[in-house]
Amino acid sequence: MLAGMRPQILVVDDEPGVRKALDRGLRAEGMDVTVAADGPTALRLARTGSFDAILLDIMLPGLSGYRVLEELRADGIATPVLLVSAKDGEVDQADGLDLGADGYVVKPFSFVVLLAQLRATLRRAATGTPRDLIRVGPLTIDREARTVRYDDADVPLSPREYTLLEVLATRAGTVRTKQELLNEVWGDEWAATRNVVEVYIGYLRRKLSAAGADGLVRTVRGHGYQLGDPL
Amino acid sequence: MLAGMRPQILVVDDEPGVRKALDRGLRAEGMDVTVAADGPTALRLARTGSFDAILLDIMLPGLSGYRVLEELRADGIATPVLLVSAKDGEVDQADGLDLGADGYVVKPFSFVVLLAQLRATLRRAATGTPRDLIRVGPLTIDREARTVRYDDADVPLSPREYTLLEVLATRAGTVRTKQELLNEVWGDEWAATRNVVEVYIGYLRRKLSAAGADGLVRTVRGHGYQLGDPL
DNA sequence: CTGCCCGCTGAGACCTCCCTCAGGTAGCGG
DNA sequence: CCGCTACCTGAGGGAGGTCTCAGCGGGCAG
Repeated sequence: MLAGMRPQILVVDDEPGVRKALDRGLRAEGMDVTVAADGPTALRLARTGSFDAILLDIMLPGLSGYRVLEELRADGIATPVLLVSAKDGEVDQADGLDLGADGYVVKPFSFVVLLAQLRATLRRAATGTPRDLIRVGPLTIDREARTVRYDDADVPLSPREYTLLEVLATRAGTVRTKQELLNEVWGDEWAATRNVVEVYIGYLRRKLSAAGADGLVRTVRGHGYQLGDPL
Repeated sequence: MLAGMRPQILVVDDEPGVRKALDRGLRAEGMDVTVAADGPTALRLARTGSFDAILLDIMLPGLSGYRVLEELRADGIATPVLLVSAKDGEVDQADGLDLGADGYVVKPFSFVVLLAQLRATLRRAATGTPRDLIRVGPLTIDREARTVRYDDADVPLSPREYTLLEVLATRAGTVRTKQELLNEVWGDEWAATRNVVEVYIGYLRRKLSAAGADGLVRTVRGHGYQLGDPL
């Protein structure tokens, strides 16, 4: 997409209501929209390669969004794709990100959320900036979306929990003292009890464990905490 | 800043503790740091133009951060500047954004928040992307930071309130129906009472009014709501 | 082995945010 | 001027997030 040009968006969804809403909304935002209602049509249109981004519903008649994405990537079409899934549970069939998706939106979505994701995707594609991801083993942290995945399962974290994990992850394998964590997560001029770090480490462990990640956060007695294996 | 090179950061603060913390933290993130403790020194260093970004405290001995910024811009130095202010009230002396600042951080800040802002600033500078701002008269909406300012005063909004305002602002001057607002802010498949829009319009008006902005959100009886003057 | 200290965790207070409901108010048509 | 309807708003409940505190338990030094 060149600066100043209207982005070309392909919207693929089998529900006419959703198509219409997206069509109107995106046009009002200055984008050009083409719609498709089923997988084969989407594939045919997408193969022309003339789109800046594709909004792709997963539940499609004929050919699932996953298959469409797979075929596209197999053909070498690198157009950014935002997967739209009806419910959370739908994603676990395959890892969309590994298939080459550039983002997820979960229905029912608010239009502005989708728009923000779409803008970010277009911006990244235009400037060639990669996603700002931190990987620690099977743990993936998306710094832009502030989300965490473990083995393709979402790990829902509160803002504080997320920040703590991100700080631990930025130097995975090294020991961080509680004082450091207090400074970096809770802010500098902070006089609170040090126990709050222990409490949030506990919260983090519980949620990571619920996602299948045990033993990720280690205690180094007398020193602090450490994410993942030592360097 | 070229890809792969270590960003050069100038840190200006009169408190040795803050300087040390930022120095260590930013180095650990792979950046090269130069520190300065007062305005004249900062100005001298910054004039060399060899920095990718400047973290500039406002309260400085000798020469305030505002003056440093002003002088720099007057000299044609376009290095991105992140202003660091001790308290909220400090900002109202002048409009940092109009002076050419690229962002604000309010003390006491958590390091990760500052780091995120700094990364975003470096990224924008590297790619030439401008800030994603919406202006409606004296109202400024920062889509990236999801913050709102009215006449240089922060307007603190909850996420819902912010989203509602953003949606109204994206097509300021046009009337948006409650159904549209429900769809775009609350999500598509939503069966809730329409009254929630009225309630949140009320919240918005109260907070905008507290910031000095009265009459910004108009009711168009029987049709919907409208931000700012008709087109 | 024993005692101390560090870390862990359950309970709970407090706050903000989100939404609902019911009653009040104001504009507008007749 | 009356009444209807749309809109506004105060009150309140529920949920989640943040932080404190106190008591428990386990590792480690002596």
